[in-house]
Amino acid sequence: MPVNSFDSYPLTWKPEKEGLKPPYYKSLAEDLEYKIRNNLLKAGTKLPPQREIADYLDLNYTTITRVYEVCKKKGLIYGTTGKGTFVSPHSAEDITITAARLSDMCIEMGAINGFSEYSELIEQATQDVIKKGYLRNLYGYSHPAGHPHQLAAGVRWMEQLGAHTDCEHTAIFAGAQNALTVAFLSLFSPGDKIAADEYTYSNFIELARLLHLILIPVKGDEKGMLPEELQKQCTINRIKGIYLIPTCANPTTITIPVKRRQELAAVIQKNHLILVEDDISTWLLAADGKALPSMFDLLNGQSVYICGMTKSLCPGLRIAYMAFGEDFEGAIRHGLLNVNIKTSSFDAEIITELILNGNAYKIAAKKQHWTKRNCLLYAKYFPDFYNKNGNVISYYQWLPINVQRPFHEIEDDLLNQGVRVYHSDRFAVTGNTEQSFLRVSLCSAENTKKLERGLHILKNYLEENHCSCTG
Amino acid sequence: MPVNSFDSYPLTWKPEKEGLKPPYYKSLAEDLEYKIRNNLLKAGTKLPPQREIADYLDLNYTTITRVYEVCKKKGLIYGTTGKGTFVSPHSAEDITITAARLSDMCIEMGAINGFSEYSELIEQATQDVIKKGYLRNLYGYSHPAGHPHQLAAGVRWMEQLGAHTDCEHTAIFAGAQNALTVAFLSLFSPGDKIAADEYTYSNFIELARLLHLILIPVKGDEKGMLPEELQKQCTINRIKGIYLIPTCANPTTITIPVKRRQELAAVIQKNHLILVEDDISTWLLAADGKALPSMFDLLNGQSVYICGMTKSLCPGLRIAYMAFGEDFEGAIRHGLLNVNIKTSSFDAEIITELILNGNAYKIAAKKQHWTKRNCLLYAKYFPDFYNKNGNVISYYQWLPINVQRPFHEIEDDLLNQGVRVYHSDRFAVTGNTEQSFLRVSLCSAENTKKLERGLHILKNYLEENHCSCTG
DNA sequence: CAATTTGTATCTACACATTTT
DNA sequence: GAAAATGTGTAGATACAAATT
Repeated sequence: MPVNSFDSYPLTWKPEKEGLKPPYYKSLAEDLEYKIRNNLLKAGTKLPPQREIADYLDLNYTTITRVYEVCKKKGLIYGTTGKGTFVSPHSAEDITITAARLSDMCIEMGAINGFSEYSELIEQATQDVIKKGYLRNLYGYSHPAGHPHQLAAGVRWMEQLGAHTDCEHTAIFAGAQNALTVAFLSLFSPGDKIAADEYTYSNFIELARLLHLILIPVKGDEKGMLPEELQKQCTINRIKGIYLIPTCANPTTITIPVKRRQELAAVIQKNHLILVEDDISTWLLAADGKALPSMFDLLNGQSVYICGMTKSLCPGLRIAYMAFGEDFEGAIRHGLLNVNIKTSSFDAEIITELILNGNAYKIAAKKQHWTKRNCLLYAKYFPDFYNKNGNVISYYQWLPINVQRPFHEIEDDLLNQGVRVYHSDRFAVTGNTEQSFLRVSLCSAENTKKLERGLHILKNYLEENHCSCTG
Repeated sequence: MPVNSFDSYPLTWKPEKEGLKPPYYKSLAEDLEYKIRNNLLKAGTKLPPQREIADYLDLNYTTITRVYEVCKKKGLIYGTTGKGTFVSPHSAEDITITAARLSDMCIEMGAINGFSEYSELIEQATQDVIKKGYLRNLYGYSHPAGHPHQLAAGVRWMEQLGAHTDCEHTAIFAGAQNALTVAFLSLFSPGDKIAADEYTYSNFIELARLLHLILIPVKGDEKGMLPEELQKQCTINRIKGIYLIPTCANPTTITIPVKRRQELAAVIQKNHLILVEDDISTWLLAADGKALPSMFDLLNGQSVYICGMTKSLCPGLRIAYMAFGEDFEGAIRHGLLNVNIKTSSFDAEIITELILNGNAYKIAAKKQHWTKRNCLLYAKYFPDFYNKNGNVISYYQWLPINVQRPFHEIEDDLLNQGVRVYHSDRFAVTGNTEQSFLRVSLCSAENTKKLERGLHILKNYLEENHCSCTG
């Protein structure tokens, strides 16, 4: 019999004593999972300390440790020594960003579709590939990571983005997400801890959860992740890897300057972390000669660099290049075989053709032009926030807002007004509610007029609801 | 101080007492992993009982349990209550079967390339797809699991193979391996136990290892897995899922008859297992009207059915269909998004065209014809073993041999003679050395002459080395 | 800045089931 | 068919580290 009565005690999670049957840790974990998934325990809720639950249930408190451990591995909760244990954000919902169809009335400013219209140049490249009659040579099981000439084109493309490698250390994947999956599956194990920005790419958050990797958020400033914060987390957390988007981070649009990159690289090397560098935006700067050196170059092999082609060229052609350090070659090739057997030769060949005949650069330049135009449009509506910390030229913007309501409400409100945008909570690794943002995609509305109307609606909504921040 | 001296004791694994520093379980696990990976502990070796190691090191024996547990999750060892703990097969090597290039002199009878030459019909379909000018509609982010008309074609194709579903419960993947990855990643968690045949598809064994799933081998007879054995493993092992290739299993060529399928389905249902059914061969029987009902149909939704198109049509077009039960729809779609974002529309569209214009059936018929021809050739050389238990018409055969030498030696011997075949040890889930086999692929030699020469070399080698079994 | 709160890592204890002898 | 060998699953004990008061 426990000494105290907890009947009136305000335990946020109060498992029922009656229905409890051994194995205790398992039935408790199931109860906790059920309550979180059904939103009976909301995101951010502080759970009772392990010792209190144990007291209440008259169990050893490490048994509760075990309960929390199970749920932690499922990404449902997270704990900090000294602070307590909390329900993870998004644990009751799927934050994967996908292209759910919108009604025709609604303006897409949520997903980053990258001006996805099918270009004449791509159609032409497809024709050329077929005309060459060369495809039959590509249609076997050989060269699972890409044919030599395809890899050479990739190496050339990555070079202009500030990542230098060779064909032996390059592989082709079916898109950046696919490359991310193989990288994290091959280089890490379930339960491993990965450092990441406090706000990061939401599909990566979901992927980490799927692979049972534990994300450790690291604080940053307007120049990106703070090296001393990363070092701090390393000393207390036995971190194995780190995920970064150094150029125009998604969603914050922060580009890490050269000096900060070097400092971060030093910390990464010192702690033997494996960096996975995700690059979807450098190409937007490359045409103006503004590409910064990649972290991959700075790290000399202790990293994996992923360069997706879907945003710069065409989302339908699912191709991404990966450059990897010597030490990871075996693991990556093995992972590629296990996840894909091989990458589709057809898509790879079309992209190769586009790079070799120079049209890839033309398409990129065109998209860059549209992006600049749309950024100016954004600046007209939100002059206080454009180019505050982030990138001058970007597919999306990161707009601070003043609201404390649940994130779905705001998204839904705006959806009803006719625009789709995404709230910062989707991108939060852990509960972080000091400041809310909206990610505003500038590359997905069907045309400029629609985009302008969308921005107008957005501005009005924020003003009417007193949600605007002051610059 | 331990009481006994173990200096002369024959412990197969004897961690050094000196270098040992806490945390013990971790440094011990590292030592064990190192020795297994560097072949200092060979596959099949029986490790000392947990209690003995603990005695020797003067530690509590459950600490050793923990050591074994860590290595077990990595697939390095496996244990059976009462029997002991053993080093897994292939733990020191990668058994992933890939298309490593052979010298031109060597005849390929190892990999299953499926008569991979690029067919005119496929080239024509590609042209047609482009001519329709319809591609631009497919090149966005929408319909990540496949466009409705593509799914409809898949549903139609699976129907003739005995798997009935609809578009809402179908998804398109970049090949069967990709589909397997998503299925196991989405439906299971690291540490989960999956039942499988004692000999099964080696790339699946590797995938399971990558995903930290534990394979439980289940005994079978000439009609496939034994239902009572499956039931037995379920009662002692808390098994979560099961992987089966009911039609012409790879590598054993066993096709499970209808009655056995029903019995297995009953056991699967009773124990709430999730079945992942891999079908690469039914199409070879479908043309003759000999397709059996799929396990998917028998299980009414408690399963996932994967049908790869690479073997039947073209390996370069990386497409597989997956049909799934109602309960798994959410998890599978989520997994697809996380691993691939979406499947390449181009490949899917070409396959769709081939199914709709009927040429897929023509190609399949042609490959079936070649397969029958090559099986007869095999029967000429190995009459005692053809159609013993296995399938009459199959891309590969399963040839019993009489040797006790390490599997690499035999493969290398034959490679030196000019043929590549794979030894049964590659396909063994656990150490099982009662009877050895060779998997002889009949669909990968460049032409019939080469295949015949290969069979000739193989027969001679086996006879000269007295390795032939008697029928 | 010392005491307290709280989570984490590691090792120990024990009941139990299966296999072998 | 009982006893011994052996692995598995669950729960408890203890030392420790970070955050808070």
